[in-house]
Amino acid sequence: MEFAKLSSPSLKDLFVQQLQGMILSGQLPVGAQLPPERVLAEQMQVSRTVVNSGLSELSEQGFLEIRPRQGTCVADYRRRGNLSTLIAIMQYKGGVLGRDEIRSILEVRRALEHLATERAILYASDEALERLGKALAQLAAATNASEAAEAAFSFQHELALVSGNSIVPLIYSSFKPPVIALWIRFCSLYGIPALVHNTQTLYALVQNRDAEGASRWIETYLEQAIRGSQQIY
Amino acid sequence: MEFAKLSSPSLKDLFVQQLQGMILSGQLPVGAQLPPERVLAEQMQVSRTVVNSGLSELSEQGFLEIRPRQGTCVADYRRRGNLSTLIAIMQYKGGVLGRDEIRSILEVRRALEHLATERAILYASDEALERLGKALAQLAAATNASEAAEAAFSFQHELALVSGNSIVPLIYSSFKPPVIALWIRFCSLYGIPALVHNTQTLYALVQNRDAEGASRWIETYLEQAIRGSQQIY
DNA sequence: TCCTCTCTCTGGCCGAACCAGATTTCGTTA
DNA sequence: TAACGAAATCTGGTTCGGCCAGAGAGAGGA
Repeated sequence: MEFAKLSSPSLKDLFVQQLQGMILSGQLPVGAQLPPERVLAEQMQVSRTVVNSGLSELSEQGFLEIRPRQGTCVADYRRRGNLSTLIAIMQYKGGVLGRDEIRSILEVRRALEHLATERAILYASDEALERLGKALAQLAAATNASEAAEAAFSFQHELALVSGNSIVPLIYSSFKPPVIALWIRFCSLYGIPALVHNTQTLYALVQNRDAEGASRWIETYLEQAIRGSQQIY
Repeated sequence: MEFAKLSSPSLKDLFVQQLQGMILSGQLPVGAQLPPERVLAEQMQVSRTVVNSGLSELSEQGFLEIRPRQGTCVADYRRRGNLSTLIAIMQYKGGVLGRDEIRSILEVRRALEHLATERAILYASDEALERLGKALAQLAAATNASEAAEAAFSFQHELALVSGNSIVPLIYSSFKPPVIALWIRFCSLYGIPALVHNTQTLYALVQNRDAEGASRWIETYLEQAIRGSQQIY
């Protein structure tokens, strides 16, 4: 029997979460002016430091626009938002992704995976493919869905690294939390062996420098993932 | 004659900038242990609040790894970094991009632009295309390279929005600073009319729902952009 | 009616303090 | 002498109340 480690969120995290909720639920509409930090602190019974740092964090996430000595208002996060905003929204929803979001992620993954695989097949050195093999071995040795998801992510990340494109691995890193959640979901639907098999097949194709086959295989198994995602709802 | 508005960066920003410089210049190598926050605050003559929030920001950017009650050390930002890291590195370099980075950006843009355009042609409503047209009009009315770059970015962003994929516009937003710099460079090489022409052609193809032609055109003008980028160095 | 001065309000910044966990130190004991 | 354990120390996390300078609003005089 395992017991999860307990840890209480900090006041700042609670504050951020609360305001995120009020913004995302529409209770605080885009453009609305927030009360001064002091009022906020008093009403919510916390120190101004908490409010200040919390608002700062929400600003970095694209939810707020802070104008020093003028006030703070809700920003148009749907248009101005960046990846941090998206991650925050997903975490607010408790890791549960809507159908559109899953489709969007898989579409982007398909586009970037084609790019990374193509370049890896053309330019990656044998030593680089060796590192890929190690990541694959870790995946094969995974004993639970969480480990497997982590290892699968590492493999994709490594594939992006050895492709020689310096941007794609960074995009993958930014998407780590939701992608991990997706893989765990995939494992619970199809089992870990399916995930291992998919990855092994891709690795074999890359190792044989079979660009054509790899491209087809990516289409195949992302199609499978999309089907799985539709079954969630 | 115009005078730029003066504004002094906050102490936290200065602190972040300084440490970024020390890390990126190699003065603080990957794995190096940082002094405790209290020492740092004393040596740099700022409060611990500034140091703490600054280190926290650098950690979010992937430059540092903070282990509570153990210390802070420089992280392997080349592997663990995310998009924030990349943006920070680019801004540190003053917007000047290396050949590999430019190629990487254009490769990603090609992949995502194909995705966005394809979906826009298939699914975008006529009203949505109307909004695209507005963005295009703003581009045509631009009088200097800076405005044109801003408008060109808005057009791409709008295209991503109307595609119905919820992730792509967020990725574009994250890349706004370097992409703007790229477009300004493009204008100084080929002139604003070339940029306007490229965008107008793409818009016409989207409006005619010509997926095949749009795909070919994206290849064409991103090829052109790549050639231009190679001439920079 | 317009200008100027002042007063208030705002977010940025500060320093002191407390907390909890990791690490080290040092005395005790086998 | 070596091993154990309690206490002291060190670290980042968090909180608090307060001061600062700039922006905005209102009062007062020309």
